[in-house]
Amino acid sequence: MDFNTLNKEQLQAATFEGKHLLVLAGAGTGKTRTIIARALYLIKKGINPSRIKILSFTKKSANEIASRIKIEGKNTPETKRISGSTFHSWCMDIITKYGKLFGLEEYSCIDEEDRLSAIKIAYGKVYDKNQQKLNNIIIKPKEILEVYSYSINTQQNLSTSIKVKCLENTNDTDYLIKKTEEIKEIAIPVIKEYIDYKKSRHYIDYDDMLKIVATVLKQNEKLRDLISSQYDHILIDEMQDTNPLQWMLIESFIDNCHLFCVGDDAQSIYSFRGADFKSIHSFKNKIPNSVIYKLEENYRSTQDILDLSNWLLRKSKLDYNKQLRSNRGFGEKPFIKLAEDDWDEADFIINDIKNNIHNGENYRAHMILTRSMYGCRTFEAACISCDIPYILFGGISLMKSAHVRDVFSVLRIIHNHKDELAWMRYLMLWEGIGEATASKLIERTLDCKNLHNYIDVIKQKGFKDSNIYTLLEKVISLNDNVDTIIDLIVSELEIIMQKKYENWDRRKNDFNALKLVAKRSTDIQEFITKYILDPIAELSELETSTLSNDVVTISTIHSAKGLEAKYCYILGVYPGNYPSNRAITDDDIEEERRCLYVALTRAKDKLFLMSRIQSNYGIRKNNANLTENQSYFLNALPENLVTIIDNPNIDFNYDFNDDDYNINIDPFNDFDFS
DNA sequence: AGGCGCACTTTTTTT
DNA sequence: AAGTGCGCCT
Repeated sequence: MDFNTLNKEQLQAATFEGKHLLVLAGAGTGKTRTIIARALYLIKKGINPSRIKILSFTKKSANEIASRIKIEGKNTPETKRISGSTFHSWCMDIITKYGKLFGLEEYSCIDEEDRLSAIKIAYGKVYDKNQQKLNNIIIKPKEILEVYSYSINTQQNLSTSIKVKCLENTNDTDYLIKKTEEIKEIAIPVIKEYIDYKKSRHYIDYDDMLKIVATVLKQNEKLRDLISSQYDHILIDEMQDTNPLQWMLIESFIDNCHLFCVGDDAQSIYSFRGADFKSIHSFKNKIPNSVIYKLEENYRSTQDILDLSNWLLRKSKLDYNKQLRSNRGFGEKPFIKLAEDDWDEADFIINDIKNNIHNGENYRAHMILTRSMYGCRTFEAACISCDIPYILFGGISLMKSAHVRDVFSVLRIIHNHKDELAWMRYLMLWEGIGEATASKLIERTLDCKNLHNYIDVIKQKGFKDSNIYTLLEKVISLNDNVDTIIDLIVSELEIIMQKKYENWDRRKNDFNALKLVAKRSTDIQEFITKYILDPIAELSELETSTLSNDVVTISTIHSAKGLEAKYCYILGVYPGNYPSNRAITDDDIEEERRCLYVALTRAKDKLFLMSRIQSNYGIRKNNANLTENQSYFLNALPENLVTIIDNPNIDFNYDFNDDDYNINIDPFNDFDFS
């Protein structure tokens, strides 16, 4: 990298010589570039690359930083040793290496879906079905999971989490206390049961990975020293998304390491995971010997796009103290397109894209942003029917789709025969086995020492379909590569999965991708752990290498952080989405504003906000206590900031009378065989 | 009792 | 795409 291409502020940050630094950097001001420059500067200075740790929140951005360091650093042996991790994968690395010190020797990582199943099992053990009805289900298993996870991530007690996550905004303190106690009474036994369940089955969930490492390091000075002395510099991207648990982890490193953090409070959109955008403001208090720099010049967007973005933040009650200025000057004003419905919206965008392609643009210059995955379904369908190539970020990953989990359950059983959740999934695949039968069967396997004992238990039960156990026996005896094993499992399960899934042919293709991925793992254990931790990045890496590169990007705003495109289209910009119907408190609403802000600032040249013609678009459930400014972010938008497109619709419903047309030909038989 | 198909609703965001 | 509720079948 040529350090002369950095601006003064970026260079000052990259070559910082003090102990700890926070770089407050607005959207498009070269955050990633600065981190990369910092890493290269440290290497140039002679710091051992393996003593530099780069942390981010998504593997996608962590990998991107690491790979750009390699490219910009001209692929020297030093830059190749730089690695990027997420907080979670870093903690897993530490646990893998020092498991004994953390009291963990054998364990299986479980993902979110498994965690929910485990909570449901715990719920079922504590309350039988009749009791559930009696209690009128004031908290569902999924909510218990949310509340429990929020407690861990924010380091707050259960009552506080319940108030934040389950109860509405009210000043009635008596009501709050009473309701909280009621919910707690239901939730506590379930959480206790879940913790016991995890312990006895050696399961670790996402939160445990962080919590175990963070608490042990905080509490044990010797271990803290051992691990923190392995690094000189820790570089953290997207600092505004750091939650209290992650702060606690970082704090164990501030004595022995230098922190270099980059973030933007206006782009904090992860409060549901416990991040507090205000925490970045107390950086100086929390981290002694720290300095804060600012990056303010935007290289990405035209001033027109930034004017709208700045206006959105200015309208907030909070003072973000943010005024982005472009070094590119003015271009085209952002467009607001008033569409009839989802299809009209999709039509408009696809026409615009086709038009750009016609004028020599690439598909890859276009990005579609959506608040929720579900909100882009119509657009995706339109892409398919119009032959627009696209890649979907933040969608259902390979690991999350049902048919892949089915095949995975076999691998998991082979790897760890005590993996009850995998057994449940596997057993319930077969005809005639439901939840009740599977649970009973698993109860009988309590004393089983090895996989063969398990198989014997199933044999004793005597199902009519012997494949239930012969499949497992076949897989055990096949001592081969992971991808060959997957092949066998797929062929053995094909008949049953074909019945279960309507679109089997399309789903079947996924296994080719899975096998490609599996080829890179040496054994089942590695394969499983790797993909529980990070299924998406591997798939998208695979997709970009296999498929053509020139595709339209469709992404949730949360997955779009750090991405940019020449043409950006934001789907469904109307109340219900912005702000989301689920946002209740003032803080929620503010986060929704930041979410839209992140979306606006992705665009380089042309920005389209897809709104609706009707004024009564999505009706808010909790409209009552919202101000006009909160209920719809584009209220009172100054006309001169945007161009409104409201093109006439073509009316296909012209009148006609059946009788006027006398059609006597059978079009199906109108074929010339001669 | 347990399994299963059918119609129905509901769907934030991520490691 | 997945969860829920309901009724029917074994």
